[in-house]
Amino acid sequence: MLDRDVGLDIAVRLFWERGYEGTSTADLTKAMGINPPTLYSMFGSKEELYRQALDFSIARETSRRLEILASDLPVYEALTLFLYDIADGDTQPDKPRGCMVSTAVLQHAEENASVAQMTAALREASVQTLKARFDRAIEEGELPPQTDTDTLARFYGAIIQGMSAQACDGACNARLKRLIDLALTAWPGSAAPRAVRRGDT
Amino acid sequence: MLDRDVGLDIAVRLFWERGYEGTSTADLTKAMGINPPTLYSMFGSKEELYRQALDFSIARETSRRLEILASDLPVYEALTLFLYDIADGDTQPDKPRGCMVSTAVLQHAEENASVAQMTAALREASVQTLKARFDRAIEEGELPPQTDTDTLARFYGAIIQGMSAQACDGACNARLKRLIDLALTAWPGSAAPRAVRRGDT
DNA sequence: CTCTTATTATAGGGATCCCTATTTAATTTA
DNA sequence: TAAATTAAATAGGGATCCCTATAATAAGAG
Repeated sequence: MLDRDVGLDIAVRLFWERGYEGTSTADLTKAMGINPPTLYSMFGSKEELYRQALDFSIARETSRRLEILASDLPVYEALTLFLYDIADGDTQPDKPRGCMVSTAVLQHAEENASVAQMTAALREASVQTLKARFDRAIEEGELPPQTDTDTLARFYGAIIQGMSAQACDGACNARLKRLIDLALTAWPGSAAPRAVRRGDT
Repeated sequence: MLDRDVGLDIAVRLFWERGYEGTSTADLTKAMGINPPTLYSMFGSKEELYRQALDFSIARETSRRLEILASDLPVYEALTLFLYDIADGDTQPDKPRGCMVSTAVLQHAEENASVAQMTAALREASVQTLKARFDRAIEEGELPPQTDTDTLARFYGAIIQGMSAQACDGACNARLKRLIDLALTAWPGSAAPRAVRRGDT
């Protein structure tokens, strides 16, 4: 009998690589080495399996970066490490490129609207997590009280989404980190770059 | 007989909204009011039609913003207007949300790899267009000679991709422009924000 | 060993996928 | 008007979609 976590691990890999619409139940059963009825008895439906695969993947991929945010590091350094960790996640050697959630199901057939709603909610939750850390920074005096933490969170959210897209298109880890370094110069109060130099980091 | 441009306009709308894998040839023929053989005689195949729809849409949506880049405006202001125009394109009232190209076919079934390669190439071309404008800015003395224009272009490319994703998730025009304003503070030599204030723009 | 209970595999239902061979209708040419 | 040409519609082929009813097998209980 197939172990549930092993099955989810395989589902994560396929959905991550091919997306929800690009992955068929035949792909899934074949990769898991099971027959359709087993898949449906274990996971309910394709959509239910996707939901469980997302949860499974998020629990595994985001724990470190959430600890970084929750730590007592200065907010700027926490953000830096947070983004670097995401860049690493986007370019893991033996895993699909990009992020399973950041750029998933943006376009979709009408019948998959509920799936799209699901990934959109996960992205919004991610933005809110960032915003909460920035709000904490205000409370702790690290950011001016009137800081627009919502825009700040959505800005770095956009960077995260852009990194995922570019990783899917083949960008390497170093390229993503150069992108992060530039994005960090938009941090309030940080020294604006007099110049963005190439190659000499 | 169906006018070719009318057909392409309908195809653009469907592919833009639902993506390549989320749009069926039955959707297309039904929306165009034609029968399958007519579609195939006019456009060749689903993939060929997608290619033509991309070209058709790009020609229509990007002409203004390319003129802005080609103009003799200072590079910073050209970039600002360029990004604003994209934000407008991401949130047009009677069109699908986001950009048809920026976040298209990032995940896909194996059999659609050639389609993904197609959109990836369009995104790369878009980055190179931005980079070329920044290189021109170096030549004209608007940027320091050693500026890493590649990273700069990919950074604003990431912003463009993030805006498309967030527009798909429901972000309004004003929210995207707040995001742009923040991203522009990463421009070399620009005044770093002492604070990012909310609401008082 | 027999019977009950799980578990797995087979087979397939009904719909849809992309695409095309063939038929019907409309139009043009002689 | 008759023949030739063009356009459109029907019908369907072969594959795949998600999912499930049924049959076969294996394991446990009496």
